Amino acid sequence: MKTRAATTEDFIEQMGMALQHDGMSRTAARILAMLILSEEPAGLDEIADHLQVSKSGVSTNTRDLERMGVIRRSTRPGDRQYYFSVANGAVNRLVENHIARLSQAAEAVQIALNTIPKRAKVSRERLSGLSYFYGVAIRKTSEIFEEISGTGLSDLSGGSALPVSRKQPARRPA
Amino acid sequence: MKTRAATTEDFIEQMGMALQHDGMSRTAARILAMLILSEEPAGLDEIADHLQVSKSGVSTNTRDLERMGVIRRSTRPGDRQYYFSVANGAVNRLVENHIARLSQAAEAVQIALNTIPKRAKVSRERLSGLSYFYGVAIRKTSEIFEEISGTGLSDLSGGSALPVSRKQPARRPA
DNA sequence: CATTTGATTCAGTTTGAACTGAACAAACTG
DNA sequence: CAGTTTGTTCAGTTCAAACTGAATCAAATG
Repeated sequence: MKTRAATTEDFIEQMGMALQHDGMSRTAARILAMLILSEEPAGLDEIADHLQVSKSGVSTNTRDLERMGVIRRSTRPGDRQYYFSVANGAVNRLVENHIARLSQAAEAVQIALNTIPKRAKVSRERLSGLSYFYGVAIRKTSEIFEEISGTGLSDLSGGSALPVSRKQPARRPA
Repeated sequence: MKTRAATTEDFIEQMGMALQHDGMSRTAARILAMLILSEEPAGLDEIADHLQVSKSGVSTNTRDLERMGVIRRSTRPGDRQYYFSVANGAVNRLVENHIARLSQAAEAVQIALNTIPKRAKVSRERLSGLSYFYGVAIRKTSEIFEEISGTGLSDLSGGSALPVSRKQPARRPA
């Protein structure tokens, strides 16, 4: 068996796993990971090729990622392709999503507390505990948000939003 | 169409959705939610019955939940059933899992940073940003952990760990 | 307008997680 | 020991998410 150095592939796969918990499909997560490592915006074909997914798959997943606000789509004069790159504040968007999920759970707990009878002592106790927990979690998570927003490091877009050029702008293949 | 008051079913379903993001199957999540609302430990049959799942399903899912440390299994003299209830510090366990996931991602980022060439300026920039983010996230999440541990409210077990009695200890059905 | 190129949509398929039923095991009971 | 009760395991199935290929659309270009 042959040991192998860590590659960008590893990163893509591992982040693929990790980001799934943030409510995106595995390929979506891989696309995002790939774009994080990409020096320049990547085209649809390039992504499909590199990740071994069909173009249609990339199309749908980029649409979703764009809707989530974690990637952005750009064009270039004289080039009909779309290019994708990590969006400004992509991480903030993920944190926001996480807070939204926490809030949903918190609300469910609140409703339950308003619903179940007073006599259900232990259940109420637990729900109160949960309610408190979600309160803390939401607050602390918001603090994450603030802390990274302050530094500007949450902006993963890197470099200029409008890339200068990518080899020849619009070649025509043989 | 007939409007319907909020029920415990709603809570079970909603928490079922919410807790899936914490790495448990939907039924596992529902079982946990049901136990949160249960005044007394619930038996396997009772759970299967209430959630409309097969006994085998409940068996596997309770095993998983137990392994995760979020529920506990108890027995009673003169009764051959197992009873399940929310474990002490169940929430802490979930937070721990979350931290573990963050750490994994953080490590992947770190490795990537050590791997990609210096010349990859924008990628490195992004990875640094990510690294910083995960650092903050892990720290803040640990603070959640500490804050709820302090109050003892993270203990959802409620009431005595050894329940006193449940109707007649070991009846024999007709 | 016919062609080319690139992206999207959608119907159909694949895949894997998770659920089920049946068989089994273990613990007890008369 | 034969019979009951309860829980677990596992092979097989179900089901939904997600992926694919083909058709379609849109924009550009000669």
